[in-house]
Amino acid sequence: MERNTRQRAAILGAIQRAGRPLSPAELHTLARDEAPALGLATVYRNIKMLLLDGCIREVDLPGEAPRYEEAHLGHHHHFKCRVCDCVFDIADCKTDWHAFAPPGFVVDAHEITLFGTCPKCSGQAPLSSPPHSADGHSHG
Amino acid sequence: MERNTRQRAAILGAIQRAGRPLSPAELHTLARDEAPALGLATVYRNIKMLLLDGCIREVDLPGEAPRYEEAHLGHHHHFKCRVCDCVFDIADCKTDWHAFAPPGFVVDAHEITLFGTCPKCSGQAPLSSPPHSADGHSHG
DNA sequence: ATAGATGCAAAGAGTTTGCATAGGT
DNA sequence: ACCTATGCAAACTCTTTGCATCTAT
Repeated sequence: MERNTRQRAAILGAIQRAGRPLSPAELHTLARDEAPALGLATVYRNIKMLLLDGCIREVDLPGEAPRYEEAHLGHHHHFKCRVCDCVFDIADCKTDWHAFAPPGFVVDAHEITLFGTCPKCSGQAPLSSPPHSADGHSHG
Repeated sequence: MERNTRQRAAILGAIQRAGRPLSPAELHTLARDEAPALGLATVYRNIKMLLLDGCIREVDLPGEAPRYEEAHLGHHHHFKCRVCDCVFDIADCKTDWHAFAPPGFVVDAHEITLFGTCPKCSGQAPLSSPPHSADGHSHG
């Protein structure tokens, strides 16, 4: 990762502006605003480089393809809305997982994902856009 | 799912005998002991049928392809040992996830995976038979 | 000018589907 | 005998790789 190309800037910029984990396809779509001819292979290659470089981190939710978000966000977990499919960051937990695991198991990390309905989709927050536009819409 | 075929019995039997979540490929290999000509497509088709029928459940660990285990095991979570890649069942938790999520978010399910080292691999416990066998290597 | 980065297309890996036929009922 | 379920192979989707060209340094 030695050159600062238009494509790389577009990809990293998209991740930084999104405020939520993005899939390679979403990244491709979003980054094309700044780099129209951007190829999907370039997105994948840059994801790998940015991961190695520590700029971004992979977000693995159970049963879902990997998404990517800024690395500097610190430890946190995710909430996936079943209606709009958007993934939201939620705070780290304070649970003592060492105690939760059976005796003899040494816990060095944990992954937690909550599933449910986000405020927007449960009608508790002002709905400006239809709930079912899926992965594509922004949640500010 | 109306007929009790040799292939289906082999697939379901493999899941029941395994005592751990199996991938489609593992299932294919194991079920071939009873049904030698078994095709991979049949494994996938039966996985779907058995899921619909409620006989098996899908186990999704972050960053891993889906595995399948018996459905009657009840709600629990998983511990993945980084040394031997074993996946162990661990008890359900009592955490109040509704309180953990931000206001307005309705939580209907949660997934938890712990990562670390199992007793066997950390050499702390004289485990003659682990709670569950592993993924990569056979324990018997 | 150099060599890393890109775009395209083809190749892989995993999963699904179409179709003729075997086999459970 | 009927019709679901199967085996094979092709199709599909997602991701990676090869190669000629472009471009940041």
